[in-house]
Amino acid sequence: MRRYDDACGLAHGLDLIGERWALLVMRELMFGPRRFSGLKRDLPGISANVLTQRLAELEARGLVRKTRLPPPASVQVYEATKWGLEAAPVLRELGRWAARSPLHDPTLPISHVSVMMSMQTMFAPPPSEFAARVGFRFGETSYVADFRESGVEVERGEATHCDFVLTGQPAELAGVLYGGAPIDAIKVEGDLALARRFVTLFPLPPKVD
Amino acid sequence: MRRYDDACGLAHGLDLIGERWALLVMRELMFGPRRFSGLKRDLPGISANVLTQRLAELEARGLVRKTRLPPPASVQVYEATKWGLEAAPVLRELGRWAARSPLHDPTLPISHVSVMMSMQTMFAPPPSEFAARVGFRFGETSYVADFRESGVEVERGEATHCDFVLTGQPAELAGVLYGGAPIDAIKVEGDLALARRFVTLFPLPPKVD
DNA sequence: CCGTATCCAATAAGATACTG
DNA sequence: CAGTATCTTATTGGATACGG
Repeated sequence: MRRYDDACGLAHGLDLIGERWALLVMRELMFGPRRFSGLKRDLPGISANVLTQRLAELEARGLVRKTRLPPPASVQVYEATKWGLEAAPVLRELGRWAARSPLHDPTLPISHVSVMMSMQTMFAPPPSEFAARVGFRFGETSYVADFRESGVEVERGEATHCDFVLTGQPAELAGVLYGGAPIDAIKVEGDLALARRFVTLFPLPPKVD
Repeated sequence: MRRYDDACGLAHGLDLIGERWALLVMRELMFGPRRFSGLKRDLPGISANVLTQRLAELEARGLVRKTRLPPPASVQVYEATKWGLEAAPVLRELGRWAARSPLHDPTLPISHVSVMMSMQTMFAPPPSEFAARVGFRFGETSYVADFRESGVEVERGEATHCDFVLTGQPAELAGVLYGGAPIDAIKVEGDLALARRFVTLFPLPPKVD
């Protein structure tokens, strides 16, 4: 294993999660445990052996735990530890910073975790009151998120008791939030007026150059 | 060049500054332009060819600019662009997060930039009033920093008009601030009482486990 | 001395096939 | 499904040599 010979906290951080894929694996674990195959599917281009190795390293460093879901599922999953979850601000700052890049290509594939996390990062509560409980359905996987002045809380789970529910592909939702696509690119159930307001609350920072 | 096939902002951020050494190069540029040899010296273990390549890539991506210092110096230096400097919060969040790691080894070498940046990251203004202009002298290189309730501003430059000036090796200062070493491990000129209070304002977060 | 360029050996990553 | 094993390719690091 290759390490930096540097006492700087930043350098140590890179020793822990600086290898290729590591931060993206952590991203995928941010909203709860995931299976190996799901991780592989949502990390386009990673190979099984590299994913295995990254998970083992992250586990050895105390960032990830390999556990078994309670019955009746009883499948093996990987989940972030408490400390692993505390890396979320790092991921968000990096994402926020990169949003200014003129080289960013929004046509590449994007996972549901990425979209959920981007909303946590980019949500700008308006001067006037705004609060909403929003459901998201991406095929098999659903999330519920609370958007408040104080920030955004996201949970994986059924989209119940929501002000409105958005259904579509992650890329379609991203297109509506960040790409100026009309809201009818996705399916909206519930309070349509609130949903229309909602999708305007994710301003992108000005691009560099 | 190896890239992630992922529209996520975080993944794009890693495409920009995720390669080995890139973030540490940016760290070294955070307080002003640096020469090639200085960078090489303060990045222990980097080889000249890798440093050349990283600098060229960062320049191509708009994070670094290769310029010449005004006469009489007239030497070639590398400096972070405005956008490059905006990556500072990413570096600080990663450093702050890694500070909880039980695997951190403070006996490794540490650069003066690292110590200055760690102070920006870890400074915790006390409930009671505190403000100080502090000079730092590390051999050839000096810094001046303003510690305020609102945060810490750091500049490279002569240590003049300071409440006190600290002189020593970066590792010695780090030992005093974070390692519980007595303040007389470093040289203090000026308001000693204020300096004694100052060195208590850098609490480390609790370690994991 | 400063910075690049070149060569070589050691690692890490990627592709693919395969097993319990 | 959840990985291993194997092979190939790319990147890194170290040494050294070269040009301004």
